[in-house]
Amino acid sequence: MKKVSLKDIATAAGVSTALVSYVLTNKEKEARVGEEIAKKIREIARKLNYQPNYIARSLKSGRSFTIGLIVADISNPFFGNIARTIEDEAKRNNYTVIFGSSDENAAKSGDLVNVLLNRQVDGLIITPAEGSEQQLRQLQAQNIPFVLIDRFFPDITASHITVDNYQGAKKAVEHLIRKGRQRIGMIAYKTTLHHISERKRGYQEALQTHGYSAGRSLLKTARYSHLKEDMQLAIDQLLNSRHRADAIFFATNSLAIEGLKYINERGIRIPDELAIITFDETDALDLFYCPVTFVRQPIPEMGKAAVRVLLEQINQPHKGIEHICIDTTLVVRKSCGKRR
Amino acid sequence: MKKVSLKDIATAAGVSTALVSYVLTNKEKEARVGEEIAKKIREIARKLNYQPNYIARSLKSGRSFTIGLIVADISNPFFGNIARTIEDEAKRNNYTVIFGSSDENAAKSGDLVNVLLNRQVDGLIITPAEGSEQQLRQLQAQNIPFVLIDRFFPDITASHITVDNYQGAKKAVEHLIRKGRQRIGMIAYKTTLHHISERKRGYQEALQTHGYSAGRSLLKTARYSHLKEDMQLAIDQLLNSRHRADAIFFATNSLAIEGLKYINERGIRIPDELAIITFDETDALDLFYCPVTFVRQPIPEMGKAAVRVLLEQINQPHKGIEHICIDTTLVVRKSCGKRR
DNA sequence: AAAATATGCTTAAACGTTTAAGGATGCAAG
DNA sequence: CTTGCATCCTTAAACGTTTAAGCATATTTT
Repeated sequence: MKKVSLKDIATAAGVSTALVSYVLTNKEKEARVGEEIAKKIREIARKLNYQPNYIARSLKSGRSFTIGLIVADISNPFFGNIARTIEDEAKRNNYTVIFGSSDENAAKSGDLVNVLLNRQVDGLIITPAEGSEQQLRQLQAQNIPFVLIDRFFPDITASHITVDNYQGAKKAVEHLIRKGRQRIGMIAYKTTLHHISERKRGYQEALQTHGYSAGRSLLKTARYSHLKEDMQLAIDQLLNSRHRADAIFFATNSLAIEGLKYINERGIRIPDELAIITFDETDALDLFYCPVTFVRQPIPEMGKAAVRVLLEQINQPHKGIEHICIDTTLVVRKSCGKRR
Repeated sequence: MKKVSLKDIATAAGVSTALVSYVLTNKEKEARVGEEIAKKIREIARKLNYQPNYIARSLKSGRSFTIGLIVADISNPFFGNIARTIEDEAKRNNYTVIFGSSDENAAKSGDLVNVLLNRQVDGLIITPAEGSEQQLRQLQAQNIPFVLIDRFFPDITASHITVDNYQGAKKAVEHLIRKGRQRIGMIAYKTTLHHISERKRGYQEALQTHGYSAGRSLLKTARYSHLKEDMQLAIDQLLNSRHRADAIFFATNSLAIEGLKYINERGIRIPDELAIITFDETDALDLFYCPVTFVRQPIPEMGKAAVRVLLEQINQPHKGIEHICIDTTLVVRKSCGKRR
């Protein structure tokens, strides 16, 4: 049961493959195809259940109608949701999506980029890993369209979609301040990635603006690769000091989840002993005995924007880059307690 | 900056493209290429940073080295994890993965199958939606290699990877029985899908074997599409009856999460008032104030098996189908309480 | 010395499309 | 009755590979 090709249709209709191609790609007008024969060709195509061979089409056109997506880890619901909206949106535009997970590792990410480019993707949507600047510059040198999502590098002039991480973090901390928390800690990843830096900056500026001493730092970091140990250490440091923290702001959902696991283990009561606030939502935070207040990133908007910007870049190479910054919303639950 | 092709290398080396192809695909032996010239060709290829065009290769070979993956919803961590292992494993075998989410909807799933086939995937890994039997039969008729994962249809003879859902459910219920629970309810999806049926069967047989009256049923169902409302109703029915349930077995993680949200809302205390057990793990269950006992599906094993079986089927079309059934493990936490 | 075989390379077709260029026919205008 | 111009269709090349077949030349076998 071989696949039906243009040639099969052409033979059946007694015409050349060219004519069939013109008709089936709706170029009858330009190619001045007769109405009768066009109808006949369509008829036969339908009858034989013709499905175009995208591979052949791609080879000829130099375009694959495929997008490459590189996320840190597709099994993390944050990225899963991004992937979901990107795939949906791509499909709406007749694109398919190939994906890979970089594990926040620049080398892996580089491998993935190469694999995807060999598959002739028309463009890439990337959550870049720390230290992947060089790769991106190479992409630029090769004129490969790409869009960064979730983070970017300030000194690389490329299109990107992010949320306003600075404002988001500030909102979070100010919420804690309004709730009367005195010693507000933050736990972030140990990384120079811009989105995390911005969240740190938002945290620090919020404290300063409201006259909190930025003296002895309550900003702790954990390594992505040693999350568990570093997290326990960070929390221990925050809670065992003489000036024990009475609130913790987690920079991402994965940090919050790991942190709360340990906080549970230590039997610390939220929100009485400790207020909690985090970036990103996830079921786990809903289900926590004290539902966690969080900064929401509008993932569907981000995903749609990423696809839109990428396709624009593919179709209008000289359009110039685009920086999209979307606002976050603070979703108040119970983990920061009442005013006191 | 055009891409480097075989022809460019051939020109640079002063030979034909055929020779270059032979060398770069390591067919020097069969093609009896001279050592000198082979070395030279390799040298030039490296210098020009040649990257083969997979599209062209695919067109010629009729193989795309691409797998299509259809899951219910990539943003669900269960499927995200499946996708993750499948992608990793595929990459190890020089395959890439295109994916799509069916939302448990047969029509969407059918669309996806068509899209992926048009992209000339070499095979498919599918979590089939309810009512998609016809699609699968069509795939069989077209001789498209595919492997089902997570579920299958007993009356369709196709390769599949599942866990032993029957035993898993039985283990879960027997655990509840050992803990002395008397009125054990179950909440599952309203579906005829086999994995869910098997879990229901495990539940029922466990009860029967241990002499529980299967009289008035404590097995409730919820629609995937109306999860929230149906879940609340189910739980209300289980808990408001005169013979109030003292344990609930959830058939999947999404059911457990939705269920626990409502249980929290109603302020029911786990495990004292109600024991909880579920299929599948997720962060949310870890983080619950009373960590939830669950039946673990070995996702990495499943993913790897799926890729292995699919590639076998692609490479040895007459190998015959394979049914892989993997054991689950019961992971005991605290949500079923102590013996009483 | 002729025939057979080995060696090292090229030619050319093929995969399924797309599309510029061209050819054949009919018809109106000169 | 030519010329010009639509109209409708075909030819053929191209995209970047792979690979069977062929063609010299050199070497071995008989």
